Amino acid sequence: MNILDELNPAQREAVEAVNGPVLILAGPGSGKTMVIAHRVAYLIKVCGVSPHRIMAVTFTNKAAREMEERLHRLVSSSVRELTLGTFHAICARILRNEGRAVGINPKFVIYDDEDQISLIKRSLKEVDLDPKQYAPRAIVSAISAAKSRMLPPKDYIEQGRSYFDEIVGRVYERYEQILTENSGLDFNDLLMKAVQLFRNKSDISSRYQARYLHLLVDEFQDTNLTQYELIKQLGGKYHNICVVGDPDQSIYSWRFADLRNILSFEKDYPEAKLVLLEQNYRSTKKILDTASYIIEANQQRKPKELWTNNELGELTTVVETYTEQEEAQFVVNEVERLVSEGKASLGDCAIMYRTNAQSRALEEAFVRYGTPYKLVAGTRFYERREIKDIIAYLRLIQNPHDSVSLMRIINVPGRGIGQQTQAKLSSWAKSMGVSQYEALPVMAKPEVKETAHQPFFNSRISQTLTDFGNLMEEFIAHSQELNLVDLFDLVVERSGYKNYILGGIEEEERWENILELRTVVQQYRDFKPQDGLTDFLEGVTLVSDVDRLDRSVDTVTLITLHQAKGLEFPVVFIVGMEDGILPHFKSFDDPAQMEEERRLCYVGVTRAKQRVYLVRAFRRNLMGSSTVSRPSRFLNDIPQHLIQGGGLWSGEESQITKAIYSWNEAPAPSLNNVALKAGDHVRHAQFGNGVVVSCQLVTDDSEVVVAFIGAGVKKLLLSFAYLEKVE
DNA sequence: CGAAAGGCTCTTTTT
DNA sequence: GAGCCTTTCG
Repeated sequence: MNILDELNPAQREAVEAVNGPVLILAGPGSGKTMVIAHRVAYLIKVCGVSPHRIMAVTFTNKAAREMEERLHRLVSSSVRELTLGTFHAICARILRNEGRAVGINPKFVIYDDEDQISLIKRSLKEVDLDPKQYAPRAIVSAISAAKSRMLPPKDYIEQGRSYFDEIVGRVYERYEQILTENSGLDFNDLLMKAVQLFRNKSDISSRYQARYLHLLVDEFQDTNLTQYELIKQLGGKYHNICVVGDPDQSIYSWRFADLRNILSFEKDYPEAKLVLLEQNYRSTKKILDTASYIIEANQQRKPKELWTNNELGELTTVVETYTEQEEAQFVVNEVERLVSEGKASLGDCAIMYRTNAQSRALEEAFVRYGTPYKLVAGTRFYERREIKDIIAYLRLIQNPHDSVSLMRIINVPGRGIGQQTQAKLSSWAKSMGVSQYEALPVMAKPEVKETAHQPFFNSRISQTLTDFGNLMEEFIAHSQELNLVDLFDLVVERSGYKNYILGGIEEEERWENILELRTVVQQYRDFKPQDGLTDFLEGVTLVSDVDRLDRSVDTVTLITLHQAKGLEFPVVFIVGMEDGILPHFKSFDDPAQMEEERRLCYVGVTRAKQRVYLVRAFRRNLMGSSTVSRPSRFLNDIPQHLIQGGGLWSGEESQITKAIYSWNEAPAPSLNNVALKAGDHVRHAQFGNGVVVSCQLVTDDSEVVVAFIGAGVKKLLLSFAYLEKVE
């Protein structure tokens, strides 16, 4: 088979331009992943480049895996030698191998953002600031921003202009100290330290530059400055850098992805070849049209001409429902309808939303109707308490200096080591200049043992701490010779965690989670004991939820718009098409962010091959209270000829919206004259007679639930339902 | 020390 | 509505 056979001219150009830098701007569904795969295959098979000398960076681990599979089919020879993965995974590997040269403990732990938050809280307290006054999240974000620009605390403080900067500077400084003491790296560090390594160690840098003859970067629009810097360094010798991206699909600026990288690329490599992939192979004409109208309303963008030879297809369906429950119900019904009419299978359908919280109502509806679904995130698997607890044990075994993990599990399950004791342990450790683990009685350095800690702990506490220390020592000793599965079982059993879960609340579900983690562990059974642990921990920290998505099972997919990037589905529902949700209200006051919200919507629509539904609810529960909202302004940018209405949608602002807003502007005096209570008999023009089930005051209105004879149970707004009381 | 209850705040997206 | 923190009581 010829590698170039199935490519169109532009794609072929992108594959064949192997010498020098290449910038590929690729629209949605234009086959960019295929182009990357074919380019790698071409390099190996036609140009005779050793896979060992190629690095391909993907956005998720899943994308990396798929790439590997594709390549396996294209080039039968081994692709194992390829460097293939996310920036974070690749950097972690580099740092494990080379970090020693810049003082990085090769057994470093990687702290995820939850760990990061707790570290920031600790840092705040340690520099005498109140975590309540200074939101840890905001500080994490400021520090991440600094790290994305590779600013160490010292420079950050020097450049600080505001009071907040100064606060952040102080915390940042302490935070870095704690990281060092713990041999811990956060996500940003993985990238930043790798760049610093190459900057400071020219021998290592030239070794890597000499090795990587070809570099490829997917989703280039979502890289940050550090990542770009890394690519420039690695490609410093050969300049064979191929980046692929789509500015219209840039949706990670909040993670400090910087679109300017695309401009910088053109500037840094003026000789770069530009290839445009504009033919869409995924969507129908009407879907592509709808998407184009949405994205074209953005001001800050270069126009591009997307086209497709696909059929015209169906109109985009816009639907309006009353509540989020009805929204969910509509989605389930519609899915069932499509399936029963043979127009789609369950696996063809994806429901996309802006915020994770929206999945709840959807899930409930799917459960109620018994329609199989899979949720991509929700509470993320690796963020579940029991999972993080067990992982903390394993982390501590690998790196006893990791005080975040230590503090997490020292009293889980309860061992009688409470806050007081932990605080004492921590301050004692600090005064002795050792890690908390070393400060445990059994671990104390011989010269300070016994005497030094005696004043602090009574004999009972001291014994408890010793027991815990001995337990960990036992684990560490076993970790030298046991395979990971046996070590895992030992930890779960001997730590008392198993008994702690069995007998606790939600025992079944939590135990199942442990067992699911165990199946992950099994993949590392045949590794050498130490390597298994290291690789497992790294994998576990750097996986994303999308990585765990299994498309082979025929169920509906519930997924956030962000996670949906790079995927495609025959049928796509986007729910929560409301101002405040999409676009999210947090973005309202920033035009740049509003454009990103629009891109997010665009990404969602362009995932679809056959059908798109845009659904909104009039009333929705947000943080406990009921809120009314207007249709997403993005809906206004889709011309009528591409839309068909469903539900209550009538084209522009719907009947409901009009009624409510006109009422809000001029409150109807009659409202308060209608006093309804549960048990009252009422009549409705359309639904007929019924009985009031409940009556509840909501923002500016009364919400009445009525059981109608024949029409069933309805939730109505008193202000426009015009219920008539029947005696 | 720890379980339970009450009160508080803040809600986006994730490698 | 939930998660986090504090308070209270055994």
